[in-house]
Amino acid sequence: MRIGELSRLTGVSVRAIRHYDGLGLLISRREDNRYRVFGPDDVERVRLIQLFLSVGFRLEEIREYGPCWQGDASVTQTIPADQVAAFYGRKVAQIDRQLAALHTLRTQLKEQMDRLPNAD
Amino acid sequence: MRIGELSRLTGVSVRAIRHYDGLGLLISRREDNRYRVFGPDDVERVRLIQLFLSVGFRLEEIREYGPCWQGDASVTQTIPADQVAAFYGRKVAQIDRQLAALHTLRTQLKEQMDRLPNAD
DNA sequence: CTAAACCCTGACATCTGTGGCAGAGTCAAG
DNA sequence: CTTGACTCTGCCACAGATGTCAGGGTTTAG
Repeated sequence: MRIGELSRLTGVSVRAIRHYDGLGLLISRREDNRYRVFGPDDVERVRLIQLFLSVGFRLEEIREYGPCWQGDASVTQTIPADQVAAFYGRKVAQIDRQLAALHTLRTQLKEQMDRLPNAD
Repeated sequence: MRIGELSRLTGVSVRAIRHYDGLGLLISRREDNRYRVFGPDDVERVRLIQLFLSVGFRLEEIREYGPCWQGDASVTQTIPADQVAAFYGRKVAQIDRQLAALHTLRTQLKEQMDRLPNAD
């Protein structure tokens, strides 16, 4: 599919997708006319990027993780598997930190709510 | 305490703290010489701000929540309690969305890890 | 008194994600 | 062929968080 369709399918602007592509977060082939061509997997990838972004990751950080999803096999054959695993491990650890932070926040907010003069 | 000490205690730059103060996220009194004066509670507040930031909230969003922590009592007396509760409710809901997103991410990463050619 | 360390405001600089526009090629329908 | 919808690249703009620098007070130790 071309960039417009990917944009419609994901709800992400064409501009943003081009940006992701420019940073190497997507693996776009090109047609003869230089038009970007995306596969169905890219829909998932773009959604994943949005997910990452929504929880405070920066594109550069997401890119580190990029090699892992660039074709499941192609990369895991050129990069040592344990290194790929380490990629995942770091991201998961980072996510766990985020989760912990959010739990802390949630707890604190709840505590403060409970200390309210009970408006019922 | 003055801004420098608050900075040391929290690890947040003086510049950033001034920024938070300028946006109304902190409640600083002033000395006669215009120096900002912070209370011990502000250490906690600044840490909380960092927590919020680390999980993708923007200062402006944090500020909405500000009225809730600006002296626990002073505000809950001038603002209807249910309105304050609504503040908290929105933030908690927002945090829950973040949590859900993170869980999704974590799950997806784990799935992809498991699909790795097992490098042991 | 003086120097170092600290504080102030204000303005400009940087980085990141994104929007918008210009100028130009491509393609499909009439 | 023409028109409209799409695409391309490149550049400038903007918001948000923070750094940095300038120019100027304040405090404190010696």
